[in-house]
Amino acid sequence: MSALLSLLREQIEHFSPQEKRLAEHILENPEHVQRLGITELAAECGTSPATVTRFCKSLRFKGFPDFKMRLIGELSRPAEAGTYQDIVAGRPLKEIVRAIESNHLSSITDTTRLLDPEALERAVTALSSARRIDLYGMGTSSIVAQDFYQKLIRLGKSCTAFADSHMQITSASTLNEGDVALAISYSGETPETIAALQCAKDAGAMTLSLTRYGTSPLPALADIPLFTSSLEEGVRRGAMASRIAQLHVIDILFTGIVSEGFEEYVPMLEQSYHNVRQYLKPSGGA
Amino acid sequence: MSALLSLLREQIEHFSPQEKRLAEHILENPEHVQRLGITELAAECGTSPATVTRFCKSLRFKGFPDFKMRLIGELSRPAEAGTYQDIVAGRPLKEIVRAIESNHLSSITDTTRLLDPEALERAVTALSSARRIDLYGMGTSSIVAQDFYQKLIRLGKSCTAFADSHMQITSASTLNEGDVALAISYSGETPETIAALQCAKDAGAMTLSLTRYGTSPLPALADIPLFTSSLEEGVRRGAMASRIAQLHVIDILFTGIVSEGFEEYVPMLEQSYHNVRQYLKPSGGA
DNA sequence: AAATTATAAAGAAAAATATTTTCATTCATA
DNA sequence: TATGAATGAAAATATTTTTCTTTATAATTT
Repeated sequence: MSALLSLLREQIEHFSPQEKRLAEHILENPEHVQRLGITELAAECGTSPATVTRFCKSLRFKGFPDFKMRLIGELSRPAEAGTYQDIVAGRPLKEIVRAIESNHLSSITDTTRLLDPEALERAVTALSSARRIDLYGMGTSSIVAQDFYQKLIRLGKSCTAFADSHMQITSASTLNEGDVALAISYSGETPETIAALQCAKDAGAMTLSLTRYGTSPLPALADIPLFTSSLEEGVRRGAMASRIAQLHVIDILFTGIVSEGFEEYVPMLEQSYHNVRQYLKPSGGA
Repeated sequence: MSALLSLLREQIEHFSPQEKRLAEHILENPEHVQRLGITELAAECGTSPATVTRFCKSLRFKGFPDFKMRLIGELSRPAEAGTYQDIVAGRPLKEIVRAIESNHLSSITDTTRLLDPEALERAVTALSSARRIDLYGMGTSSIVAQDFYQKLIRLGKSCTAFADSHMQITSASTLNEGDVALAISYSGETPETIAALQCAKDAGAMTLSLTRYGTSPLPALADIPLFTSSLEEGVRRGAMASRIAQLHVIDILFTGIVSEGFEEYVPMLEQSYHNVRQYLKPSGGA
């Protein structure tokens, strides 16, 4: 609770009736009050603007705008990354925003803490030197695979990220030593993804997994298992925190690869960015 | 550096001479500016109050007080958790991890600060009551559209997220009043995405955009523009921070929708989760 | 190249809005 | 009944926005 709000709460008994109503209203929903003018605030509290100015002055502010300025300042401190919060019915949107921010922040910090630097190092090296890279994932994890695919393609890497599990297996069967397969699954238990990684392993590829932290079939199978923090519950409801954690790890891998081959890769990235604009610019026809 | 100030620095070259002087003055001493009235600020910059309001409006604020409010909010945040860091050649992986963590955390907190609660509220309401939802995005933004698509489908929403721009237009042409179109583009300048949203608007649909903060064609077109924090540089190199910011907003929208129809939606989410396991379990054949 | 026509930028002043002050009234208390 | 704190209505003031006009710049035509 901010200094200003605590002050109001503390002093509330010393206020006159109308001032008390003001204080209560402000304490009840400060985020709302911060976007009100003096007339609106007065109306919402069933009092007059004059009373509001006097109220602000009695709190030793120069006037209402001065008070509002302080309120805005105190309310705009970021939510701290804490425990994961579940979303329940009919909450005001501002609470939802706060909860989701907190979840996503936690997701990133927790995942970072979990990362095994050595495994990460090996993963980057493997991916960097891979002749070919296969990415496997079903459902939402397929989205993450697609994202990594788009990145790797820009580096000129030979890479596939089929959403179709038959195609994944088909692709996996053609891998060889020197190739890398990365399987993504939050639970680590997705049968199709396990099958694809098993197939890749049998074909001789180096296998990587990205799952939630804990024991599950996928990391057991992988040569290099990587983990995100786990969040339970929310996943079933399609929460994004798991996706963000996965993308966070993917970005670290990608940046690691780019950093290793900086001279070669950065021009390629810039080039692909410019070419998309360049070649699609002149005429809109197709 | 706060989102607002970075925006000013970024866009300063696109401003008119007087606006440039304003931006420079604000960047030079924001703490001082936050306690000025519009007349004083204008005087200090040797310009007129009219120019100042126009300047604020062009930055998508409701007016000068709205701008000042945001400035105050951003300045009163405790020392930045992290400025965006660019990745350079051959750094130890440990440093890369730290830099990326910092980038992603900033991306989320900055984006949260930027969210306009009112726009968010309207967006959630529009999406909740939409008869049909179209999602547009090219390249990496297409990934974000896909993610939202996967979520909305689980709620039984009628929704499309074509990656092909011809299909996007085709779909957009068939929209009607009561339908919603959401266009995603980091730059806000992707021609195909603009075309699709324009088409949707002409067809009578309510239009939403999700772009980086600032002025660009897409939010100008949209009925409800939503923004993520902007990070410039990294984007060209395919950095993930912009994606994470977009997904963060998407998750807020989605959770807002679910929260509005909690009783109806949560069972659907649980059901779809279980059905995927159930129906794919017994025999592996296909 | 010169002249003309758009277009954009910017300020002055008017209009609209927001805030503060003044003043009159009410209500509780002595 | 007098006193004074609390309050609101309305006037005064301050602030912001809009409108209108001028000026400068770019684009187009002759």
